[in-house]
Amino acid sequence: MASNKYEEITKAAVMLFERKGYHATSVQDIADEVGLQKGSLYHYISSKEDLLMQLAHRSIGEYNGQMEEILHDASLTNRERMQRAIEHHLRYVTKNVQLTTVLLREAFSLGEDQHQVIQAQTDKYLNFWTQVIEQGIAAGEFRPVNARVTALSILGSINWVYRWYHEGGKLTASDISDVYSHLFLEGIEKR
Amino acid sequence: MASNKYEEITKAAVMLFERKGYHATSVQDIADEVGLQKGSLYHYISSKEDLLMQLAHRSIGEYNGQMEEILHDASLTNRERMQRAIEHHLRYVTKNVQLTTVLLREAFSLGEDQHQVIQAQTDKYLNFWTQVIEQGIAAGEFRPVNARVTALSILGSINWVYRWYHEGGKLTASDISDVYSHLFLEGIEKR
Amino acid sequence: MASNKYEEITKAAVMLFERKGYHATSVQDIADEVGLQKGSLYHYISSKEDLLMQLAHRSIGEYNGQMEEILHDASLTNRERMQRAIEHHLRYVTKNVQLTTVLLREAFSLGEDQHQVIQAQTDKYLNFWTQVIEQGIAAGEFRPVNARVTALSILGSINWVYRWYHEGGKLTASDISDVYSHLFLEGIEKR
Amino acid sequence: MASNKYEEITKAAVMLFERKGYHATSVQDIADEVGLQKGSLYHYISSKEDLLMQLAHRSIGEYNGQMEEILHDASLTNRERMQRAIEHHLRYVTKNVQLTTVLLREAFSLGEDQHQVIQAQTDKYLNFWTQVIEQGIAAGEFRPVNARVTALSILGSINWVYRWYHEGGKLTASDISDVYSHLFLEGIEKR
DNA sequence: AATGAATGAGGTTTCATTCAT
DNA sequence: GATGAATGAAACCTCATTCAT
Repeated sequence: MASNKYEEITKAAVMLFERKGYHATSVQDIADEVGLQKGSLYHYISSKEDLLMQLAHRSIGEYNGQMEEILHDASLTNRERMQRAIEHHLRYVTKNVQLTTVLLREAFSLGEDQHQVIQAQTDKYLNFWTQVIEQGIAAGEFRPVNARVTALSILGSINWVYRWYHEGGKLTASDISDVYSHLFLEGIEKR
Repeated sequence: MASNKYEEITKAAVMLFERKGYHATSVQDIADEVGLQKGSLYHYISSKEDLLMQLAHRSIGEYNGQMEEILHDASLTNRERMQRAIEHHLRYVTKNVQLTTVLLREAFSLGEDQHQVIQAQTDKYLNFWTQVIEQGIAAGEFRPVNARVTALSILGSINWVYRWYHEGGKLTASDISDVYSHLFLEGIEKR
Repeated sequence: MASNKYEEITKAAVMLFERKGYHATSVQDIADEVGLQKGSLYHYISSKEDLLMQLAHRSIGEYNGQMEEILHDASLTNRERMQRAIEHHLRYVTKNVQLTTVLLREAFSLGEDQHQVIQAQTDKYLNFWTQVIEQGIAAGEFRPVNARVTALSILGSINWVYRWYHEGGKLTASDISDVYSHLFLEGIEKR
Repeated sequence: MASNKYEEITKAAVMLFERKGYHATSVQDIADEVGLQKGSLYHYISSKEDLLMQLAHRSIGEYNGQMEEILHDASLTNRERMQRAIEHHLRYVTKNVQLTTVLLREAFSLGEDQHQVIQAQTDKYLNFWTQVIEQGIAAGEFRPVNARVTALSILGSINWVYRWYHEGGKLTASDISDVYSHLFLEGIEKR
């Protein structure tokens, strides 16, 4: 069970990485935020990069978890799967803008090896979406599109939300969800 | 008129910023690439940040230029405008992946002030798209959607392309353009 | 009476100091080796430096002990004393390479004060050897050499063994002893 | 051609490494000694470890150079070779006590790879000595001893000198040379 | 235009040691 | 006796920028 302090550090890091960027955030900044000496941080983390890694890992892990559930629910049509996937993804982005920002904007700062680990998980996520679309085409629910490119297009669209969404703004997650669902379902459904 | 050397520096910077990221690229790296000493670079640039600024500025400027043309061509329907905007944007991204990457991924590293300048131009670009959609709705060509959110959704989608497109891959810019145009036009058009 | 744990720590330290060097060995390393937490070590030792001090002290003490016995054995000629001294020293080095290494290579890392304590004992040891040579000269057994320099030369030679001797190698302690005894006795004896 | 500043740094490093030891000498210490900022040092050296490496490398290189000359001089008997080798080595040690100290005491602090490079050169030097002894035995000049162990014994003896020799002391290099030559030549020559 | 020496601030990390529990 | 969190100083190194030549 993760200690309280570690959770604090994690939260501080997410906040700072999001606000200032990974590179512009110093270990000192994080230490200040949690009220510890710079050196003391290293009881909890093994390096600044590892801290980033853990955050990115956790985030993409949660995305994959959600998607797996949707994919394995046999009671759903693929249209419903797509709709839920859009909804869930959007809800996660809007509820965890900071963490998502860290994943999508900062993971690039990881070293080669670590970045590849994240990349692999990201690819897996993309595959889930591709699968839903392929199944939908096979089932005659969707138009016969290039599934991977379509998946990339939809995903890019909802990922991009982290760049403009602000908690407490006029638009609720639900508002956004409606627009996106409509747009993409109209866009791929057979008529 | 920019000197040859300056163009060389600019190209080297784009290449390096894209490959390694802005922070991970040192002024030394750029100097090495163009065969100059670190100190000599400063005859051409005023700072590393300014170099990034110029690149981002140029890029977003070109995006806006394209869009303005499309918007001011009175002979077009809004459907056609949308189609062309998608095509042009995609063509630019795929022809200038590196520069677009610098704009979309690295501009965040600019200082507050500079970042706002870029942000303003980016907002302007978004407004162009929003306008097209609004006009299309007014003209009865498009469904009555939230124009700004729809614009953001489409833009995010095609911006995202810089993250996965690789020159010389299987997919041509045109292939991608077809999928995206179809998807979004079907998505917003009135039936 | 030293506790078991203290002996364990002592052994671990000797091993690690020899293998990695005093500076490159962290208190953490020692703690890991004995299965204790870093903090717990301090119930047994007062500081890392003190640990080194104890080890060096013990080692040089044993060298001096041996030598004193030889010197005080009235039944021996000085030639025999020299022979035994060489044998004993070599046997100790080869039986305790690690500890000897710590004494000869790492004692320099002690602070001024501690280092002087060790130095004093080392000087005492040198004096023992010098004495044997001087007595041998006086007794007409040895050539009239500069006793101190000769002692330093012989001692340096056998001390150096810690730098190349490896337990279980082809050469036994006895082999080495033969070569050295022969060499040095031939070297100083009157003809 | 090495710059003046680099030579200054080199000298300062030798002096400090000898006096305080490699680990206890900080880059700051060296910078202070040559009147530069810490960061400025890195125009001349690539790392503290590399600085040590260069010093050790230069020193062992000079030892090998000397020995090669002696070995290749066809006009010498092996007895003469041995005598000169002892003389040269001792003269080098006494004229460059600090540098020799750095080589013999601190090279151990190099990382694995670098250490092995030095080790290889050191082994080469040992081989030179072994060769002289073997040739002397074959020529009937020396007793049939274990050449390698004898070489190690002589070398250890004269290397050890760095540990007690002090410039300007009572003993000149020549005094020491006489004692050592005598001792070892008597020790290995056939009678 | 070009050099390259110099700066000086800042960055991440390590580590021996202490101490409340 | 043992823990492990916390300290705080110090370590090595990087880097954008300046400037005299």
